Amino acid sequence: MRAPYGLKIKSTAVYPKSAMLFIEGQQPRGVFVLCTGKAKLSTSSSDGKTIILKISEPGDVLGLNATISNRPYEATAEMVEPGQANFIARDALLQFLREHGEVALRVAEQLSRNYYSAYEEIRTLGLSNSPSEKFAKLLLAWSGDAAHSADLPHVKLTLTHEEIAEMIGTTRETVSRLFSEFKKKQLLQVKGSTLIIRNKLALERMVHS
Amino acid sequence: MRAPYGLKIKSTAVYPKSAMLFIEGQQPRGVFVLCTGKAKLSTSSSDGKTIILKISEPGDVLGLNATISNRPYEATAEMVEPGQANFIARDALLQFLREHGEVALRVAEQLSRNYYSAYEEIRTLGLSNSPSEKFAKLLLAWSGDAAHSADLPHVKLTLTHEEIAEMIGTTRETVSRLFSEFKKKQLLQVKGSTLIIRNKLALERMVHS
DNA sequence: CACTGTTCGTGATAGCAATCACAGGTGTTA
DNA sequence: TAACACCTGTGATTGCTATCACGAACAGTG
Repeated sequence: MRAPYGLKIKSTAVYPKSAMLFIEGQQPRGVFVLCTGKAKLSTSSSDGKTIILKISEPGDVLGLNATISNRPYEATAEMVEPGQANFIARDALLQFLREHGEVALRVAEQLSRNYYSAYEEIRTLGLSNSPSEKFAKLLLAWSGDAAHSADLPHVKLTLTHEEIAEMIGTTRETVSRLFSEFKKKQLLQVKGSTLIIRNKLALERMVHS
Repeated sequence: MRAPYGLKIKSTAVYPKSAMLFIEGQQPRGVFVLCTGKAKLSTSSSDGKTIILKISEPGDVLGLNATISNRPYEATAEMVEPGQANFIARDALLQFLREHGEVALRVAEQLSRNYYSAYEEIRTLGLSNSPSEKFAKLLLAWSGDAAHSADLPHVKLTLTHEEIAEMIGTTRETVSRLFSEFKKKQLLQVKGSTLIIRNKLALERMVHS
């Protein structure tokens, strides 16, 4: 991406696993556009509890909210799969947006998408009480962008039970038990690091919202 | 607000209590700018459970996210105190934004603010387990924009216990018990429909995040 | 004032999930 | 291959809060 007069506004870098793109509370330096790899967005409280808000995929823009409004990054972005990202500094971004109304509108759309997913998170956390329901919801979200083989959705399982627990707001032990329970009920099946959704319909019934 | 050439893009109306500005799931017609009164933004699941996301104050722009991204309204907006609001239709808004980059940027900022408050909600729901903690958090948020008399924050109590329960994701009965408990602990005091925060410090210690 | 509907206070109970504890598994490094 | 760090499974226990059930307080209305 180049602003008029050849001003280069982005810079590319490769980040290893566990690299932090930015940390909750830092002043925003700019945005990161994820090109390859995955990053996890999380926030934690002073007593050590953590929630994972989202696993970002290539194409996502990270840190946009903080950068636009010039407030501290509200989450921590950590690479969970190594990859490449473009960095765009705050000043350059704002300048560029002021000069290009349509692009600013696109940014607004992206922000709006961010809002929607935050909003979905609220619905999940606030409207569904039981961990099983939230777990089912997560599985369905995964199966949404999954490869189908033999008609059943396959998902690569890259998160630990601990991390899954942080996504649905429960404990590691409960996630373990949920896996056992769901396997017993023939809802899913685990082969190595591949998770197979065996009964999507039943999961949908559990969520029913 | 007038676009160039005198095109009028807003229209004003007065809404009584309980009037719905828009309802969750509707196609977005445009945004509402609240001038006077208060509106409550809520969402509910199919099994009747409801959460209140926010009580909007004059100056707030309602329905912006849905309108910008042209997705269904994600929440229901209902007046809780009668008041006046300006309506701006979607087409007019988008046209106007395309022609005015700086304004589009302002809209982005507003969206970003929305995101922040959604985000805070996530932190509250996800990181604090106990209802007492969430209740304390709510009281502190209230005391933030409160009048101080004799050095103690006073808040007009306009919500029912049921509604408070919907704000912190618990039940009416629990809210009742929380009021009793907090009164006994000298944290607050209720005089008619006025709530007095007696020990803000202790509340802050309960939240400690 | 009697009537009706809403809101509020509070006891009793049951159930679910957090917590603690520990053993077995897996993978990585020297 | 031994040592270590991390992840996973599962039992036992406890505490908290949703739920049910009622009666009291209160406000609006004919």
